[in-house]
Amino acid sequence: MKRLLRQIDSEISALGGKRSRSRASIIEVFFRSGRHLTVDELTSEVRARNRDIGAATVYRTLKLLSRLGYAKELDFGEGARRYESSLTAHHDHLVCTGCGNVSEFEEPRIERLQDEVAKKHGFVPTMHRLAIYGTCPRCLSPQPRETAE
Amino acid sequence: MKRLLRQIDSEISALGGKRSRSRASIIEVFFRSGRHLTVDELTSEVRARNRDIGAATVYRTLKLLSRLGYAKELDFGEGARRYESSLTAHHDHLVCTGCGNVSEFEEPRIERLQDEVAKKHGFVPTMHRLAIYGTCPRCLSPQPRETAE
DNA sequence: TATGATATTGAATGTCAATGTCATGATATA
DNA sequence: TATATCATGACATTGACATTCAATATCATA
Ligand SMILES: [Mn+2]
Ligand SMILES: [Mn+2]
Ligand SMILES: [Zn+2]
Ligand SMILES: [Zn+2]
Repeated sequence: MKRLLRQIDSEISALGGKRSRSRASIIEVFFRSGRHLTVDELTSEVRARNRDIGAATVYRTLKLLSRLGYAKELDFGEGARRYESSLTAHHDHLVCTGCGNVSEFEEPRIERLQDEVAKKHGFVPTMHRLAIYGTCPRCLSPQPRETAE
Repeated sequence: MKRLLRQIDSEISALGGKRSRSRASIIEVFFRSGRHLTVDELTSEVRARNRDIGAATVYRTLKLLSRLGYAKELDFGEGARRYESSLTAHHDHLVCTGCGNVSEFEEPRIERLQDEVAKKHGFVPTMHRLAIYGTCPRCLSPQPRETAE
């Protein structure tokens, strides 16, 4: 984590950038969360630690991480995009339309078939997006609700 | 085509709607095109025939077709969504990042593997989105340019 | 440490696709 | 044709995201 932060900082300064407290805070919270966050969600979590960090800076920092290859932009068609760490291996997503939770899977056979399909169409693939939408296990067997009474 | 228009009209009036000249025009141009159109693109094509059809009506008509199951909303992350006829069988898409062209493919083995993945995760799938991005054959072997001189 | 060049900040504003509002026009039914 | 109600097109509004800008933070150099 500290190591990651230092590495990112050095890449930034190699590109003529300077380090900043706000950005460090945003980056740390982002990687610590390990989730698939919207900018709004991340902004809230960051502000819980440092009240006066602006949303624009969160947007800028995620764009920066994405340019440097440390984050990936995701779009599940929710109206706001999400970001995830790109430090993990490639994977695709299961999106629960009930609770909004996003989980991950790897399926090499699907990856292979995609290449095959592309080749068959004379197409040179550079990336793909695959998301499966549905209901997650937790939403399928609803817990006995904690009633407030 | 005429048949399709009549069927849609009857569904609309069954739901308490009325027929309209603008809407008929939009629907006809949409299904005739057979492509994956943004609202802007469709609006242009419609306006070439009928100068004074408003963009709002095109938005409304596509939403309506989508509610009735005659059109599908697509989102390739371009900033504007596209619509396609849903009269064809289910398929996924190849999107050329060079020329923007969208082509289609069916791959039952991928469909099957998706169900398998979902099941493995205790997930009940309702839909999926798969798009492969890359360079299409036409963009790979660029034609000798027609120079103007 | 003090200086100055320059990158970064947060707030405000701009942009753009999509949706909402509303007065007017079109359509169905008797 | 009268009446009710739906649909239209112009325009305003929304919401995510990008950009602008004056103030501030960072950093190499003296
Ligand atoms: Mn993920
Ligand atoms: Mn298609
Ligand atoms: Zn769920
Ligand atoms: Zn192409």
